[in-house]
Amino acid sequence: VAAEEMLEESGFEALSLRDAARRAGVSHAAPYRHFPAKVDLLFALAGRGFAALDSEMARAATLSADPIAQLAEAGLAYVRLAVWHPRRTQLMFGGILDMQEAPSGVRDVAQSSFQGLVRIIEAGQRSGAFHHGDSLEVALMAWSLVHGAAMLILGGQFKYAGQISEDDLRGVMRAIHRTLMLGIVRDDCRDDLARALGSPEGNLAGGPEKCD
Amino acid sequence: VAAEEMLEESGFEALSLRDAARRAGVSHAAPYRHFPAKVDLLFALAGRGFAALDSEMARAATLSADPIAQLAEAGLAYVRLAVWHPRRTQLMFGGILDMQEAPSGVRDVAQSSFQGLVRIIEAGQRSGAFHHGDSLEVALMAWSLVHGAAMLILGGQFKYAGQISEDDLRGVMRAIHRTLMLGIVRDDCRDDLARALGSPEGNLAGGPEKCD
DNA sequence: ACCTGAACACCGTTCAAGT
DNA sequence: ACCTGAACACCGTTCAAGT
Repeated sequence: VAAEEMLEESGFEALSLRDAARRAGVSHAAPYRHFPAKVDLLFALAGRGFAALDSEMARAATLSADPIAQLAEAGLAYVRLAVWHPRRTQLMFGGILDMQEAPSGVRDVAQSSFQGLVRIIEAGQRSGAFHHGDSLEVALMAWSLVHGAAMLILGGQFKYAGQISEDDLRGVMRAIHRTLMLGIVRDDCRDDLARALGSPEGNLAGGPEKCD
Repeated sequence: VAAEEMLEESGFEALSLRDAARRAGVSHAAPYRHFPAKVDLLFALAGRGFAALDSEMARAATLSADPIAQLAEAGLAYVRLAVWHPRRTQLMFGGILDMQEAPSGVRDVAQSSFQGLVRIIEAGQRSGAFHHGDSLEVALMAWSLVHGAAMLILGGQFKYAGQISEDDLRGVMRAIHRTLMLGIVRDDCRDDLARALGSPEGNLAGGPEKCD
C-alpha cells in the first residue's frame, strides 16, 4: 500500500489522511491497518526523505577524491533535494514532527546521513584541507550553513520568489562554498582575529591591523 | 483582545482557534470579529516574532563599535530568540505559513530585521573587516549559518537533547562565529583555494600546496 | 489478515439573531 | 460594533461487524 505514500508526495503533506484514503479508493478507516496513526504515515514519508539524503551523502563521497569537492557536491545535493521536495523537507525539519520520538528506523537513517557528512569532514582533516577542530563540530557548521540556506530558499526569503532556477542555485552554492571554506573576513584581518578567537591550529604569525 | 495571543504563546501554536476562544472565555465564533481566519491570527503571532527579531538586530548594532562583535551579538540574539520561542520560530520559518502572502505589515518588519543585518555587514565592509563582495550575499550567508544552527537546535539535531543550556549555547555560537569569520580550510590551503574559487578581493599571493 | 460503515469528539468557518 | 448559538462540512480515531 505504498501507493498511498506516492499520492501524498505528489500533492500535499500537511493534509488529510482521509483524503488520501479516498483517492486511493479505500475506506477512510483502511489506512489504520497500515499506520497506527497519522503521525506514523508522516514519519514514514520523512524517513524516505532521510533515506534519500543518506544515499546522496554517500554518493557525494564517491564522486571525487578531493574532500573539498565532496563537500561542495554534498551541499548541492542537500539543497537540490530540499528544492525538489519542499513539503517533505518541511516535514523532516519544520517542527511538525518531533523527530526525537520518531521510530528508530528513521532516526537511524537520519543519523547515518549525518555520519556521511562527518566522514567527508574527517577525510578532509586527514588530507590537511580542513583545520583540525572537533570533526563533529565542523560537520555541524557545514550542515547548519547549507540547511539554513535551504530552509530560507524554501521560505522564499532568498530573493528568488517561488521556484529557484538551476542557475541561481549554482550561484548560491558557490557563495555558500566560499563562505564555508574561507569565511567572510578580509585576509588582512585573519591573523588578528584568529588569535582573538583561538584558532584550532594555534596560528601565531602576522602583525596587528586596524580590523575591529 | 491581545490576551488571546498571549495565551497562545504560553502553550502551543499549531493548535485550535476554538480552544483559544474557550480559555479566553468567549464563544468559539468571537475570534472572527478580530481575525478573518485562523491564518491571520498565526500571521499576527509570527509578526510579533519578526518584530522581536527586528529590535534585537537594531540593539546588536548599538552594543559595540566593532562590526565583528555586532555580528556575533546579532547571531547570539537570533538563536536565543529561537530557543526561547521555539513554536513561534517554527511558525515564522517552518513552512506552516506562506510568508509570501503575509499581510504587508509583517512582511515589512521581517524585511526590516534582515536590513538590520545587512547594515552590520556593510559597516564591516567599510571598516575593512569583511571582504567586499555583494553585501546582500554576505548577509544571506551569515543568516543561513545562524538560521540553520537555530533550526537544527530546535529540532534536537544538535546533540543537546531537549533544552540547550546557556553554556552550550555559548559554545555553539563561538563555533559559528569562528566558522563564519575564518572558514574551515587550513591556512596553508587558503591561497590555493581562494584562487580556484575566485576570491572577491582578487588575492594573488602564495605558492601551490598539496590541498587538492 | 484486511476492509467497511457507523459513530465520537473534535476542528474551522458561516450566518442569522441578539444587545 | 461586538458577541452568541446553531449549523455545515470537514477532520483523526475507534470499533463492531463483515469476508
